Amino acid sequence: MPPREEGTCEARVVHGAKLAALAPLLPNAEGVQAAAERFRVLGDATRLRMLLALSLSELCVCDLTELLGITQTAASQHLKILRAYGLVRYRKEGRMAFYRLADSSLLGMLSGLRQRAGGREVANGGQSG
Amino acid sequence: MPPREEGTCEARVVHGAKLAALAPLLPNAEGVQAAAERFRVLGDATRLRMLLALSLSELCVCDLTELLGITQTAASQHLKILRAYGLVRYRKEGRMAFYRLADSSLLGMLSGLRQRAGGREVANGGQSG
DNA sequence: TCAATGCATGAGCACATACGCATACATAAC
DNA sequence: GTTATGTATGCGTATGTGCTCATGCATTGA
Repeated sequence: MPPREEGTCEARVVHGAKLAALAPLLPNAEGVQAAAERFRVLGDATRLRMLLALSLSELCVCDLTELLGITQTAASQHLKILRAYGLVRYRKEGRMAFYRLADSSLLGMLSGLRQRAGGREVANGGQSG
Repeated sequence: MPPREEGTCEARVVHGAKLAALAPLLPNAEGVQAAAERFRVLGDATRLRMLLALSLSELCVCDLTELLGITQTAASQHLKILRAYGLVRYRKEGRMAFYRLADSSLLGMLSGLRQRAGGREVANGGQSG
């Protein structure tokens, strides 16, 4: 009969051994934080649509602005975030900046998402033209 | 020489065809929104640590509270979100609620994350004790 | 019945964030 | 040089979010 720990939850006694075994199996805080931040970057619909578009083709900011129906400011700010997390790269050509995916590991996820989330009615198949 | 579209970005003319081809390949807004929301749920370090812990063992709220060093309220609120998105399930046993992963498709991602993000110094291997 | 315990929920607050506006910067055209 | 265009960046604001505190609910045990 172990003495109750100072806390209130009696389960600490019941599950104490399990917790002690689990704790060292969890990644350290920084690793989880980094992974969570990466997920959070993907957790915005506008950014996700940007990445989906860039998974299909290199595009300039103007293209993204029009394709996604957002303002140029919004596009530029989201691209800044995607750059900061190393998800996109860009090259400048004159006044224009052409962005493309930097992380090829995203390609699989994005193409899977395109298929699961549904590329509009493209599955239509054989049109007469 | 096509007439300039009403907008200001000349690239619309240059890349117009490309954009027209790309648009139908992108998932509809709802699909992307749903995917983004799912990413956003994973985009919180506390929730991600919860899922990592639950990927190793079924745990009650009290266990999670202690294991992650958070308050019971915080744990409960995060679990509510994870429930709402169908990521965890739970069973009640007396006063306690035992949570476990509901989405087995997360298991692969989480175990991969545990290894990449580093399960503390478990890789230590043979300790003398 | 009453108190204790485990969990859930609502209110309030501090902070983050996504957006629009204005503007700055860089390049191109004149 | 000036002007126009494509992009980037401060700033303010509205909204979202994660936390704490207080409280409610359900179950257990006396």
